[in-house]
Amino acid sequence: MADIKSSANPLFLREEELRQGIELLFYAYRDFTSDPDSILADYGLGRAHHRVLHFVGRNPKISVAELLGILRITKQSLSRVLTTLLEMGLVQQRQGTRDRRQRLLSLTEKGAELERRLSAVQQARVARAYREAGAEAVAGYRKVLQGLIDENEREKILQSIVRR
Amino acid sequence: MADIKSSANPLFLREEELRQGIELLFYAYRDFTSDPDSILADYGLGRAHHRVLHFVGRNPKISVAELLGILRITKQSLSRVLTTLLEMGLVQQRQGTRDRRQRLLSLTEKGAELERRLSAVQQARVARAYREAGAEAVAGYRKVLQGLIDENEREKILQSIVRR
DNA sequence: GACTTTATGTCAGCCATGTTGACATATATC
DNA sequence: GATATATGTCAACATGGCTGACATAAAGTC
Repeated sequence: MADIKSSANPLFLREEELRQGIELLFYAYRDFTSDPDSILADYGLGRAHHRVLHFVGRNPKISVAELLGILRITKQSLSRVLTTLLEMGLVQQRQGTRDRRQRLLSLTEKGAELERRLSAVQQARVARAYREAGAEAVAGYRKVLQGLIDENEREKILQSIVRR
Repeated sequence: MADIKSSANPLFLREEELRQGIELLFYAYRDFTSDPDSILADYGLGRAHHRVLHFVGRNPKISVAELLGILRITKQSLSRVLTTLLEMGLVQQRQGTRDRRQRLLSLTEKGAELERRLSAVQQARVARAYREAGAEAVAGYRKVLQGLIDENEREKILQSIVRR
């Protein structure tokens, strides 16, 4: 076991490198999510609401099922936050035309406004990091993050991100 | 407002780029945290326990205050998960020598074993992403993640990651 | 040596957000 | 007409954040 950690062993360096990549992701995500929280608190909303606002904003007329697929939570969990957002007039739903069982979700103007406020602070942080790191680094950042996504879903997700 | 979204406006591209960077981070983190969850479930543990195992593993003899600083949670929240880990014999505490009020935390052999299991799956995912993306991309990934961390804490965190 | 600050713990209760299971309804599809 | 699908709802529970209040032991200060 001590052998594995010996600095003569290339595996040690490799493991350290991976650990660093993991911790960086933890810290970056921790701070990245902290910005919108204070804004959300003013509305009595949480991160779950933010995620819904974000993905509904990005995907107007998204169905409940699609949204569930993105968020990977149960419909009961989604229902709770969605009900709040509907009651607050931040999200609106319309019956699907092709399939009238579907409830297609979109942001209201008020919802879009809040979403923009939330995006703004998050984008500011990302913009700063991009600026400091440079275009080449940004390409690498994206490449690695893509590789971290589950392989079987990656294609679908990338399309949903880049399309539009 | 419509002007801002016109494709003639360079800000549009920029905003799209930022949005993509944000969504990639969301998806990557979502999947990145999913791996250890099934292992943890076997022990009746959750992500909060994982975070403690990770940072105690990385920082043997860490004090409670230091750990609180990393995790950014309250002592009451930490207390809950820490008590469980102590009772399960995964973490041990020893009185500080310089300051006997401190309880310095370390993993037990059993705790280290579990931590390795959890690390392993997470490292496997990161290793795959690194391999696919290449060394240059990895450097960019790290650079951008560093830039996402709160500026006032960045130096301290980077030292704690790279040191050792 | 008394006083204050610090590191830590504990009890109690609240809230947000995830889960499962069971059942209901409307619509689409074969 | 029977079955499958999209969605909703009720109820109960678990995890992991939070605040507030109070306790204790040790360290540091005058």
